[in-house]
Amino acid sequence: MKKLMELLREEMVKAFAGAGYDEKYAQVNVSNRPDLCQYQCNGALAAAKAYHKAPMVIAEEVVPALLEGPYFEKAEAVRPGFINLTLRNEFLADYVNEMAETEKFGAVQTEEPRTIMIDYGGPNVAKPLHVGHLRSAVIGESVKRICRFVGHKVIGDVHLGDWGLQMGLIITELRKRQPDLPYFDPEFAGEYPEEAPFTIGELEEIYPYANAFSKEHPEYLAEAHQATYELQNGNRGYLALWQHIINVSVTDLKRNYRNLNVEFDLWKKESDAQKYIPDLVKYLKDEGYAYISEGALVVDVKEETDTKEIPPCMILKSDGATLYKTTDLATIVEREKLFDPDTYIYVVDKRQGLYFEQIFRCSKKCKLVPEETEMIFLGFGTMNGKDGKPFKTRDGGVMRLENLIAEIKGAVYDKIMENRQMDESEADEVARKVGVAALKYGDLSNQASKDYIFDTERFTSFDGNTGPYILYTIVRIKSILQKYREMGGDESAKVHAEVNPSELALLLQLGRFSEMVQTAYEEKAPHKVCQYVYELANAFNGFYHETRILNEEDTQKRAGYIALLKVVLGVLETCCDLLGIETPDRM
RNA sequence: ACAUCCGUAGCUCAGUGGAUAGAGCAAUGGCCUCCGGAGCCAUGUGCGUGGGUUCGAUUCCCGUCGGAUGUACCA
Repeated sequence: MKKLMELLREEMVKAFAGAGYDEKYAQVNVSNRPDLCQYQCNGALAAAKAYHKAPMVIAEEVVPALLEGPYFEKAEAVRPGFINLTLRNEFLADYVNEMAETEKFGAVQTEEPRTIMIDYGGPNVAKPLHVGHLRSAVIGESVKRICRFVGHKVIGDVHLGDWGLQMGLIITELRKRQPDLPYFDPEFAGEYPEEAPFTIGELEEIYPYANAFSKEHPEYLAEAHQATYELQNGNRGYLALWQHIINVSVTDLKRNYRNLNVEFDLWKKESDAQKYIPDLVKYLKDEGYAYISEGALVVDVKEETDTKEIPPCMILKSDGATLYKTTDLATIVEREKLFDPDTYIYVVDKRQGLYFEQIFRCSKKCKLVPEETEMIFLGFGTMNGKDGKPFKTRDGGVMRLENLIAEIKGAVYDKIMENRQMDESEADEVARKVGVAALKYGDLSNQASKDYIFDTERFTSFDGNTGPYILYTIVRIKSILQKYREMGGDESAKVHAEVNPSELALLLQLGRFSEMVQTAYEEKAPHKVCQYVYELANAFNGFYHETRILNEEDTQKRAGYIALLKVVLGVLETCCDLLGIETPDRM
């Protein structure tokens, strides 16, 4: 199914070509003057110079052909050369009916499905998720869904941080506390216990403690370095412990992400990439890409067009140790081997922009990925508090994600209970869904690259451009449809073409769905989905208040309204799904 | 110091080389109280600033002011 805009453009191309003008001027846009028209074409203005004609003359030459076609009720040339377009209601209604019968409501599917590797989430084992992890998870999840929706093969990888000093610190602290565990007995040759010697709660306490302690005690830190070294070189007991740490952590992380309706296809870890490093380093040296500079092994990634100094991409430190970059490059090697992606998307804090620029350049220059591979850095801004500074707890600490969710869920719960009676378990589940919707929508409705201000009160409001408002609209429609079903009304009707103004506005908004999906995909911009879904919800509520639906006495007309409601509901729910927002049946 | 990004209404945010720059919240006045309360109408202020390109600039370019961020052995 073609985009509505595409149909209009094709018609416009015919008209421009027919009048002897290049079709590149036949661009159609949604009108920026809805009081005058629904769609518009500014091509005559642009063509005027090339053809040495007054724009108005060109516009007038194009218009007649438009009126002959099946789409336009009105097409008029207006000074200084705009072409104002109004659609036939029949055409619009047919289009929406076709949407209703088409998979994904007619959203354009890609003709060249790509394999897209999207790297988001980025949690570390043994450390609780905090607000810094929120944006990556929320934005990444939505981008993943949007890419998948238009027909690409998308692999979401959590890329777990499970390597490095943090593990050594935990092992060291564990040994201090429980020296008798078999993991610390070099003589032990039997099977290690299946049960981990700690809970997630203990683990989360151990790491910060050990980290702080090591900063005060150099000998402890040295011990941790030694433990890290031994772990990475195959100490059997440490490896078993490390596996316990991962298992316990991942179980907890999955639970947390599940609460947020975030789901990863892959749970790859930094450690998985380690085995590629020796060959990678050898390759970079042998091929002459890497050289020694100031004792470190580096690859130059400067380019002629740079306006600033781009530091070389460091592969090995001067002491021979690997860096995070080494692991990231090795991860790319692994991904090429296992998945051969056409596109990489990294959903990461925008402050890492330079870092990833180096990674991307190095990957291309050293041919770790093919030249045509697309590498996208999707940097997001900081979540700030009401004071405009990075979000903190009341006492100035880093807020755990769990606590943030609990806070927002609590606020929503109170609002729900003001007016509804629900049993405790349903209310709890509804509050979770609505709360997460408030949180996610508050985040996603901003451009990802910008910082934004987190405001519980605003995000959880049932008024305005918020998640709860969207969900409320959905729930309202569900309720009406449910009532209609109980009345035993006709469910096979189609959307009618005789429409009142608010109904027309609703049809027009529905007709833009496919266009919106494409833009959101191309720009990797979930906020476009938010903007659209908000406008759609608004258009519906406008219609709802002007139109008696279930009380309509003309059963034909009523059945037509119901058909329209079903499409609106479907599109609203689809948009929520693209945002990773779950929709309750009641609230 | 250099570089990147940002600066739009009182607040939070959209938006575009083109017609009168939009929402929400907040404010004021009025209406509605109906299928699920979270609607409707009206009123008010804005593209940081100075140039340039263009038929046309809030949008592109340059300067300037302000803010955020980043600049090889952290990630």
